Amino acid sequence: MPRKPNTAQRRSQIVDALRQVMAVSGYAGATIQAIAAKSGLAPGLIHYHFHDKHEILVELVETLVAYARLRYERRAAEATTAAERLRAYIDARLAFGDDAQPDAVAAWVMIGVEAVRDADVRAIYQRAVASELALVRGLLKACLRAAGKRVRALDALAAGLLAYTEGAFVLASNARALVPRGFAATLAAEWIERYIAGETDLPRSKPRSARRPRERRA
Amino acid sequence: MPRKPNTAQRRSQIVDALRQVMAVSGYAGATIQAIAAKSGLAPGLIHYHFHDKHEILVELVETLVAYARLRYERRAAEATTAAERLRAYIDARLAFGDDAQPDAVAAWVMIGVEAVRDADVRAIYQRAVASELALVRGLLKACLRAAGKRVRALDALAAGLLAYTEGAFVLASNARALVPRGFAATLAAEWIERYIAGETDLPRSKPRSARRPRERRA
Amino acid sequence: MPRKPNTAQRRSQIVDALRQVMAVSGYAGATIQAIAAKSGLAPGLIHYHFHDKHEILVELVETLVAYARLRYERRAAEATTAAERLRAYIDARLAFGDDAQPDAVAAWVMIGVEAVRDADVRAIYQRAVASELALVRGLLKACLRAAGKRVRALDALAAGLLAYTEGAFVLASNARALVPRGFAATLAAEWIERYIAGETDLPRSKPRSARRPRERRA
Amino acid sequence: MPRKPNTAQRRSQIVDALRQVMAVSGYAGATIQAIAAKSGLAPGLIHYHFHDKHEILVELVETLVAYARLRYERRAAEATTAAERLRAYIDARLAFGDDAQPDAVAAWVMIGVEAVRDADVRAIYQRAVASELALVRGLLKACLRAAGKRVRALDALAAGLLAYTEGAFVLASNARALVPRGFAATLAAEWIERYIAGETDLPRSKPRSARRPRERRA
DNA sequence: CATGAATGAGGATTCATTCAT
DNA sequence: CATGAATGAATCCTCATTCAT
Repeated sequence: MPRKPNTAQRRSQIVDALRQVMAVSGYAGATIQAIAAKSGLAPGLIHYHFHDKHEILVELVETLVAYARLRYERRAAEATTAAERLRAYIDARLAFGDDAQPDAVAAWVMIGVEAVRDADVRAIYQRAVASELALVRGLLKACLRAAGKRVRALDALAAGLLAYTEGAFVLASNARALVPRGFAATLAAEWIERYIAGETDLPRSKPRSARRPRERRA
Repeated sequence: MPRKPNTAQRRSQIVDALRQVMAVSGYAGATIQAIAAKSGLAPGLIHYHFHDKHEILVELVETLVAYARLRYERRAAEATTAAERLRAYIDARLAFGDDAQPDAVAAWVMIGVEAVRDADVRAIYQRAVASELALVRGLLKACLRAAGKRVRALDALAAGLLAYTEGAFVLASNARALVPRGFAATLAAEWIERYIAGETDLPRSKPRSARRPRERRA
Repeated sequence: MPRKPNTAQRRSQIVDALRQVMAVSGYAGATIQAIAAKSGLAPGLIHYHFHDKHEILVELVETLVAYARLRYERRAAEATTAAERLRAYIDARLAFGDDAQPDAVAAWVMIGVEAVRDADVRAIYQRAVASELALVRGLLKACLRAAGKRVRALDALAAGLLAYTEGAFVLASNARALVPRGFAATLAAEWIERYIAGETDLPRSKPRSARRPRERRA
Repeated sequence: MPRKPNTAQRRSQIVDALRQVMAVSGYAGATIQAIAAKSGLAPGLIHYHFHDKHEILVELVETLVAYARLRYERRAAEATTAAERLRAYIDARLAFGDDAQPDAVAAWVMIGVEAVRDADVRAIYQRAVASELALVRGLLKACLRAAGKRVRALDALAAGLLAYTEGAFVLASNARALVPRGFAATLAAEWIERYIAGETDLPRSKPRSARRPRERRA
């Protein structure tokens, strides 16, 4: 009577534990002992399901990236205009909701630092950044067009929103008490809105009505 | 024949080495051996000048905070209007210049993470954030007034600029190749400008002349 | 519905796997996992059929000893003179043939080393050496008599042939490329032949016809 | 008052300890703890003077190779004929003397096995074997010429002598009680002598006097 | 002050062995 | 019998810190 493999559950159990421990202690502080204790498993078992600590980290990074994407997509599915989709993105990243993993933000900050040292993590991290930039760029472009504005400096704008997001994570991790609660999403939305308002109008006579038909679901 | 004490020089030598090593390896990777090698000193000497590794970190954090302030003050000294002073701040934080310490940004990111784990570092970090928030708040308030705008949501705005700055550091450390070179300062200035432009005008009839006398050096 | 016991088959399957793994990785490197992988069995099953790893080693040693004997006996069965029987022994040990287990030589070398550490292995190893020495001694004695030579220094001669054999195994494991291919058997035969030729003649007038009747199968 | 480095002494101390421990326990059994205990040093100190265990092994192999060479050269310095030089070699390798390191033989056997697994060790081992083969080849060639014999099968002969030597080490490690004490050197010398005697004479009329002038020191 | 060796606690990893299924 | 998960002791290695010189 062969035993049923439970590796998938165990792996996610361990990855979850790493996320929680890392959020508090960083990667270096996330000892196998600590991960084992948090997950309620024996230390040796960690290495049965993962070759080494690094492999857990890589899986955590992938998990967080996938989950962030999922959060956006769930919200974007309900959006119909470019502005709503951008707002969905901002909320997915910066607003708290029922689907928030409290540790995920802190863990992501730690991962950003670990990316400096670890080539594998850096690769995933940069892939995530690149994909995020492309997504934001598209969202912004659609908003600008919908607003009848010229499309300029998209790359910088996307980078800026990403920087803002990452920085908001850092402050949330380190200085939560010092910043207004929940400021990030609201301010980001206003920032973008006013930035777009400040852009040059397209020469079109009826920009809004003309552009609206172009809107599509992402 | 008593030697001339060289403690101060040695300490800054060691702190410099920690900054450089941390920028690449993080705090956990900044071993005493690595610091010794980078500073050209013997390992034992590190502990002669600092009680422990943690103390070097604390001094590094203080050094970086002080240096960041210095950079701002040097630039602000040449500014005459509120807008110039804000721009001086943005440039001090986000633009590259002759006084840039390339490692400082990366080291600061690492410190932000270390603050999560280390109470002493967290205290300095939060003090630095608080002081930064107060500074930015004042700069923004002056700008809003100078622009004849109502002063609202200052805390959120200051927090947003700080978040943006911290996040720009993170991207500079981890994803430099993916973002437009030097985007951060320019975009920040435009963002603030347009944000202020979008704020409600004050009911005052002559806002500019009326408010100018209130401008002071920070 | 009782299954047919397959213990014997499983055990030899496992012993075979140990032989193959040991030939490459030594005993310390022959982990249960590796043996399991090589034999295509589950790790847990290894310990069902053997109490512990050591027991597998002991059975491997016995298997190799028995197989080496078998190889000799198959060849000796066709020999009619003392010289032929000695040659059969040399070929069984040192020449390659259809019945060669390529790993067996390497595994035997590993076992020789393990014998230093492990009393059980040492016991079997020494029993094997003793039995080998006795066999070789007998073969050499017969050859000397058949050649009409005085029988002297038999123990040393047997030990020398054994040393040569063991050493040839070592070189075959570690330095195959550096020695002439297949040198060992030929040279051993010549060595013994000339050594015997160099021994003092017996005073007997008709040594060969006189001694032949004494020849027997070993 | 800077401290005087003692790394050289410590390293040889540690290498000595490894040799002694390996002679009994093999490389896998030579734990850092065991080496530390044997050398009287703290475990951590082992890693201060050597990067890892493997590095100690490499240095041990080099040390043994160098020492074996030294033993031969000391003896060869007193030899004047080819036969004496060959005998010097055989004695250096196979006879016990005042300069014998009892553990060295056993350690060398262990190393031969470790060479199978470890590429670095294998490289040194094979270099040692190659150098040994070249040396023996030269010695044998000189002997054959001095004896007025045709020079044939030198490579096989050298390989055979080396195999014999290695095998004698194995038996000395594992089955000392079963073989005649000190048989190896004497038998090797006789073996070579009779082998050479059995070779075909050169067609020269006065082989011995003609060839002697060619003898040189090695 | 300076040097570099020394210590030992702590962490990742391996692996024989056990055990639930 | 068979499977593969689980355990925990053992091992290598790192590194902050101490200390003799």
